[in-house]
Amino acid sequence: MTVPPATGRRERKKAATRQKIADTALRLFLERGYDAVGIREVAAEADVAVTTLFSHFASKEALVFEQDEDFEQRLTQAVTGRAPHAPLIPALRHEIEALVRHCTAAGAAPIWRMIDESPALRKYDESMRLRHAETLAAAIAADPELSLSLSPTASRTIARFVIDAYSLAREEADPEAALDEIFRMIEAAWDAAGPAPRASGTSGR
Amino acid sequence: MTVPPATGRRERKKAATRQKIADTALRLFLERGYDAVGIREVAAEADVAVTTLFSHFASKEALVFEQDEDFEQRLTQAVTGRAPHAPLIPALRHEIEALVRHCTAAGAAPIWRMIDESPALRKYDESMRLRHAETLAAAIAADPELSLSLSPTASRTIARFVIDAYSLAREEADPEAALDEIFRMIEAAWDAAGPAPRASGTSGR
DNA sequence: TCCAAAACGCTAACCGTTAGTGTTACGGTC
DNA sequence: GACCGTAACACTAACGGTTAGCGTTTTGGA
Repeated sequence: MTVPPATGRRERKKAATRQKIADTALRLFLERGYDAVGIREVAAEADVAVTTLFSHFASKEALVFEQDEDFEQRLTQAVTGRAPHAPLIPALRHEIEALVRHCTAAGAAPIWRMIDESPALRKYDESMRLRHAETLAAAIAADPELSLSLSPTASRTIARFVIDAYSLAREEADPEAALDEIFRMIEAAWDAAGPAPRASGTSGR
Repeated sequence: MTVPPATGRRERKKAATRQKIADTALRLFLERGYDAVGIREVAAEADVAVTTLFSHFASKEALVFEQDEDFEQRLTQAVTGRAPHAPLIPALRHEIEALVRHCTAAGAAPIWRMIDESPALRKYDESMRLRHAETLAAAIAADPELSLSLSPTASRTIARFVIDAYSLAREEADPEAALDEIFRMIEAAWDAAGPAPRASGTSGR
């Protein structure tokens, strides 16, 4: 329709500018520290105006979390794209495992150290996770197989727990073992939410 | 020692100044909106210098969450101050219930509406919760009764889940029913963490 | 009585971010 | 191939939160 796939000189130029800004920013941040590098400096080094930078990225922090939309999409697809009658939690666990491995890979270490050291980046990461949890909750609640036996509250709760698993495992010394432990707890919580949501009749859903 | 309890003209004056700043700020924020009121204006209205304001509060957002240290203390005390052999989860649930009631009380509604409408305040609230979760995790891990059967990872996980319960319930239409549902899931997660933490020997403790 | 610390104040700036206003380059259409 | 609407980009100037630097006053304790 009005969306030619992605070709066209304009789109390519725009993407190139965006990428150049992100690359420059990450390089400068890693070289000299996130707080020590100002926006004006990033823009100058990338050879764009400050306003151009902000037309590509909503904030300084967003320069670091360049590809967080992938994260969100992969999570929702782990829910909506799984095989019919496939259980939810193992599917989510599989996806979280991949994401944690991606974050704890050798090359990503300096980036996450930088994030941990900057309060602004930590806050950004946290509110990003909350957004992901809400998106995931919506995907779970929209699943026709699940919504029969799962209240909206339970959907939101499971989504939070799963995002917590990601965040907790990322910080543990042995992420694999941590995921094993945490997902055992999530499975139990899931079992408690599914079979008996209307056992003690406080309110219908 | 060098800490006279809390008497002394100086302490009283300091506390009074702090309170006057917080009260003035909250009044102005509620009257005209958080974003529409600047720090310079709050300081002028409270009759202090801007630098004085920032010597009492670390940020503009902190003006709104004036008493979050209470929150933290009450949570840790729910862990450390419970009767011997009293189960953890019900004690935490009792405390969370009280906190949720406090937040959803009639008088608090405008404040929370203001928070929901301001991205900066939401971010602050989120990172505050994460701090509370870490404090709570430390309190749980430090409990001699619990640490025997609970791994550090499980402590952190339970702490997160409990803070999630607070955050989720606060936003639900029926907070009491939501807490009921969420804590049923947390109890199940707890049972899964306690009895069999070293069942699959990935790492001994 | 006097001292050191702490609270308070002022000025001036830094930094992220945004309006306002143009200017250019491109894609689709005739 | 000429044309037009639009989106990317640029520049200036400002706003609001925050802090450094430095000086003044108050106060609790020696």
